[in-house]
Amino acid sequence: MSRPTIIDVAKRAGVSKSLVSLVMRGAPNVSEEKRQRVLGVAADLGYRPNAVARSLVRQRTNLLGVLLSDLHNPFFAEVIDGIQAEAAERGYRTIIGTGDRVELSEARALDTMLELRTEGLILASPILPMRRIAEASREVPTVLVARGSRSASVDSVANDDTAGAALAVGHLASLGHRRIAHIDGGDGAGSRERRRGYERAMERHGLAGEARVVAGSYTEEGGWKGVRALFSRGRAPSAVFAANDLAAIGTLSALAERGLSVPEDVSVVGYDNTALAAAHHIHLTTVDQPRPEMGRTAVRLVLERLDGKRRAARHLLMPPSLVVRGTTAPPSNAPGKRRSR
Amino acid sequence: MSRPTIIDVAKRAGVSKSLVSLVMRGAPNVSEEKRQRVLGVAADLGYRPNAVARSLVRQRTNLLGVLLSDLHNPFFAEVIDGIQAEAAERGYRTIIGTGDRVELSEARALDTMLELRTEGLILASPILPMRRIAEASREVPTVLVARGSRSASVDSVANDDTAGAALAVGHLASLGHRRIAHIDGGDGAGSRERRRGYERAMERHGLAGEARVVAGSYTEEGGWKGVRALFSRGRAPSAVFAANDLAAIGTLSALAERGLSVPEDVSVVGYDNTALAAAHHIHLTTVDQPRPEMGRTAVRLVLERLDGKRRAARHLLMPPSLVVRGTTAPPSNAPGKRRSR
DNA sequence: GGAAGGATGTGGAACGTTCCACTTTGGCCA
DNA sequence: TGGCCAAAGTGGAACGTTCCACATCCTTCC
Repeated sequence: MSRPTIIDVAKRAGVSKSLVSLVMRGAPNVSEEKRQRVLGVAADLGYRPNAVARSLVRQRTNLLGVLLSDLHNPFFAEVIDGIQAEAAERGYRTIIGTGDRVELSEARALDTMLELRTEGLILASPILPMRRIAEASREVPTVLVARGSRSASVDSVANDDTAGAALAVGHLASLGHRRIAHIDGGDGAGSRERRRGYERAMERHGLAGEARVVAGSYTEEGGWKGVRALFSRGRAPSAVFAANDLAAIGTLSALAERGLSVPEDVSVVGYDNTALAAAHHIHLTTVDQPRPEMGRTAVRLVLERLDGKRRAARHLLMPPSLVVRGTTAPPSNAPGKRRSR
Repeated sequence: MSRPTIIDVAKRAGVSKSLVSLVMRGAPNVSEEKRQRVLGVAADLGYRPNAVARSLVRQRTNLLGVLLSDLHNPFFAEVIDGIQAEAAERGYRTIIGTGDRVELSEARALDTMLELRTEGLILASPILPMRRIAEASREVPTVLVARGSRSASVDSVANDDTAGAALAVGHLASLGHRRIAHIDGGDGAGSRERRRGYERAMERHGLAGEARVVAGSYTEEGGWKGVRALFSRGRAPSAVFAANDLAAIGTLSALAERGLSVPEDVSVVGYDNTALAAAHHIHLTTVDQPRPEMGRTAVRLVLERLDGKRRAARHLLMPPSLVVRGTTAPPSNAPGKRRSR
């Protein structure tokens, strides 16, 4: 009644279990006749190799664990595309776990992966404390995606938020904007770097005097409140760089409520290039992160350590790129002219 | 250099491996003194139970496999929330695999789960042919989510698309609309049922003569083209029921391009209640599926079979609900009056 | 005082593979 | 003919657990 094993196949085919093992793994030096016989019996019996037993004896699972902080965030889907593609090419299988933004369940998921003896771990912006992550990295090569790290034992690959912010500011400045404001991302990941990148880019463009940052968050509401703060006092900006796409959408809503049209009255730039940003209806100019490439890179980092090629930690920053869509245009008072510093 | 085993712990603590095993599993009838000693040594050594070995001897893994056709579709994230919650409550762990809409990689992911000896399988609208799914179901209890099935061996839980469509039509009819058109979902999952539900609801409301279906798809473009077909010939509808949210957003774009405002000139209803629909900027009236509940139900169906409580297949249909937002209003010519049949 | 029995602890078999060392077979060449 | 070697196939140990049957010790009770 229970699943057939390699021994059942061997008995039925009249050969040794070793030979069945060889056939199942496609080894050479097996006569064509026996190969066919074994394969036939295996199919008849519905035999399926037991990865559990195999992993135990081989002392390796060929499994990479991917821990996602949040399945709801479409950002990670594309990272995983890259992870899976690269892993498949290198002969590894992937399993995904998630903690849904709850530290306890994230820890549980991590334990599951570790107990299943995944050979490497890719953590996509986990909320777990660094201490736990460092602990895991002692058991198995671990890389952090989209969460910075200075750890000596945990690699990381993130997008260069500073450069991305500079891209946004550069685009707006070259359209002729001077009063470019920033609605920041609060304590969200990368938020500090984006703000810093904004400030430095403003300086580089000779617009330090025009720089203005208001508090926000990585949510629609954050963008919405940011607009309220920006337009209720002081001189209104002609362009807004929001901390991410969600905040940018909140910005769009708030601007519409105030009767300001985009991009005629105000230009808006987001960050992340989510599907939301790409929707026709929104058509948001935004900064894109090379997500699949980040995923591929994460796998490469894990495998470098697995192959024993490296011991020192690496912290990679991928270059973001600008995606120009319909929410940016020259300011109404200064059409299209480029203003360099 | 390699990972410590139960035997290393036993030696160091001066007890038998059996006792270590008992301690690790929190068994009673272990003296407090030895328990502490074993726990201490285990912590010192960084011992972590090997789920691979445990699974092999226990002949069970306590693992449920979830196969996702498409990580990019946020629909599934909430289904998984429900799956994970229910699984955790029942003492099961979950691993997620995905095929990213490619049959071959979906098959690979399925094989991985089966070889890892997951005890049950939840397939979220897989693209795999039914034959392969039925095969899998012979090895392990299998349930299909958001994909219908009449199979005798595979359970399924889906949303009642017919009822959902009726909800949409009922809402529009009660607002006073008569010329309610439907942009359908082509060959997408559930599309036929939604169309059928639309047609029957129109009949029930005495609007059979006004019913009009145009070909579309589950994409923005599908909705966009649908509007072109609807408004280029024949009498223009006062309300559109799009096959899903994406198509509804395409509909909104196309209507805006034609200078028609929503909901003043035309009402629009979508299906799925995605995050996109909820975004302030879009604020789409739509039909919601009880996603987390679908996930929980899927787990229950798997466990029923696992516990040997059931052999016959069950095919469940969950009731959808209407989410009224800003894209629907009474038609301009017939304000608010309810027209029953 | 001794039997009964509960509490605590132990050794070995088993789970389903892989891998290593070994055997058998047969072909080829001097 | 005999010796060698490659090709094909085999048996058993090992992987790290759990579980079962059993052993030992201590308390309790008649």
